[in-house]
Amino acid sequence: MVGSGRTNGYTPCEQCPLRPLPCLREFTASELEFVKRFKIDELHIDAGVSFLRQDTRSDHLYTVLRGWAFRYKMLDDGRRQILNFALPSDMVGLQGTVMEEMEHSVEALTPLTLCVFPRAKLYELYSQFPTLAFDITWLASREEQLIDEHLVSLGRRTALERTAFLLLALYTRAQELKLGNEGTVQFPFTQQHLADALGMSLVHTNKTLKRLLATKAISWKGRVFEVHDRAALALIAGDDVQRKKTQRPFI
Amino acid sequence: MVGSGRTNGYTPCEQCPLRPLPCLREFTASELEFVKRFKIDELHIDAGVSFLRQDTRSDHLYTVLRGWAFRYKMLDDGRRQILNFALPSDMVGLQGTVMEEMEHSVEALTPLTLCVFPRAKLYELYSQFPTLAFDITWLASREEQLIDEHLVSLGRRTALERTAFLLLALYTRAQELKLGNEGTVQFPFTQQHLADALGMSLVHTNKTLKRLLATKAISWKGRVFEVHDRAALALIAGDDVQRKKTQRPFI
DNA sequence: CGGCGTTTTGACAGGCTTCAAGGGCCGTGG
DNA sequence: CCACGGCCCTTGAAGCCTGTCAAAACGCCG
Repeated sequence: MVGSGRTNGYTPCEQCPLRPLPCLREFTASELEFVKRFKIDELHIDAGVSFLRQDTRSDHLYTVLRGWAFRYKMLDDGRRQILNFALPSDMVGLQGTVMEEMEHSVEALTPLTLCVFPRAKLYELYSQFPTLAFDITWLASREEQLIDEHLVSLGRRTALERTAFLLLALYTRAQELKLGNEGTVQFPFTQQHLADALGMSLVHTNKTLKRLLATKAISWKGRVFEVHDRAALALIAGDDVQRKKTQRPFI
Repeated sequence: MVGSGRTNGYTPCEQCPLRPLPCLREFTASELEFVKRFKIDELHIDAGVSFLRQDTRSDHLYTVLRGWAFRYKMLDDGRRQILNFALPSDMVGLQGTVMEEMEHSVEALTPLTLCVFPRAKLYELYSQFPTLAFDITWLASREEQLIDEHLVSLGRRTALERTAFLLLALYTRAQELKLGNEGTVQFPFTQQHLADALGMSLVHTNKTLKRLLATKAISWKGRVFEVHDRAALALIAGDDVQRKKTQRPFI
């Protein structure tokens, strides 16, 4: 019930569509050569499938090549909290590689393409490519930052603020990755997903969203999200996510 | 207004009081020798002082040797969210070393002793001691796990559940570190701290705490916290934190 | 056209915040 | 030795915010 992973079409690292992005650093030749060997497979996951699961051990480490996913935790009675969203270039499953067992699950939100790396070769990476090791630390640290911000939202921001904040953050990340056009991004999630991320009920999420739409700062029809007035949205969110640089600095 | 850092009494790494703890792995001789050189100072911070600050860049990386601290973020209008607590053996300031600027602040909750490591030598660590590099990744990943769990609390747990959960988690961590006696730990924070961690108002925190005390599962007088019925507390929390192993596995 | 998942809306109850004020403890200073 | 001030803990009351329940409208696909 987990995988559904067909392995069709394979993307060689030299032609990785992500590397040219300005928000990612460039590899040296030897790094590229190593990563190419490190990547042992490419997985295609259907939307709606959880490919990593709570209380399970994982032998692999993944990187999102195409599509959206989200990390989440479930309580026994069915309550769900979405921790954050994973977009192309994000790493998932590091925790399973580092700890005994996964403490959360990860589900594909759209058809998803993953690069697969074996846990077993991680030591080789750490010992031979300290710069790549540092990249992993950097990725983990940046993800923690996002979660910190999310935690502030759930703890201290009002429903309207936190909704604006999350939408703005997702929009910004999607734009950095060149998903969508100017002012417009395809958001693949439902209001239920949003509610589970925001820690609110579906009904209240819907009503909050309506208030937000009433400001004309954004629109969200079908699955297309559009920002009309970024400054206004940032004002409601109480903080603009824009300023943050995300390129990894030199160690 | 920041530091107040006197440098009295210095703890050589060979005599580090933390290393013998069963929840920490042992160093090899060469690792120990490197860490000893890596540690360039020891800082003593007064309770109530924020020694790392939001929007600031840090040249140092710290490890808590003695005392309690907490990571937090402030919003412009003064709302505060405590992200998590740092206890002995925890690392703080990695983010400032890895990213451009700190996105959060860290404040001493008690008189605090920190080991100081220079950001500048981090590359040396990564290139010469991959196992230590992996330790850093591991620490970052474990901290993320704690925050994930906290996020679930704020998003999906009731006031009573989340209060029980946080207290149980802090109690468990403190016990692992051999702070306090059987059943008893000295908690150095006020109800206001607890409220800011739980994302609730002070008044409601107080009333929730009262309900929790009424169950007789715990008591908390003065600054002394005591667990009388761990199973009952875990039941209210909805999840027992106990099972989780925290020793770093082999890479 | 019918069915199902998603979005919307309204009504109501209860949880949580805010405002306000009193009490306890402790260190300082008269 | 006692009075005072500051910090923290408690408690009550009022009202908003948010969750729950219920039902209808919408849109997409077979």
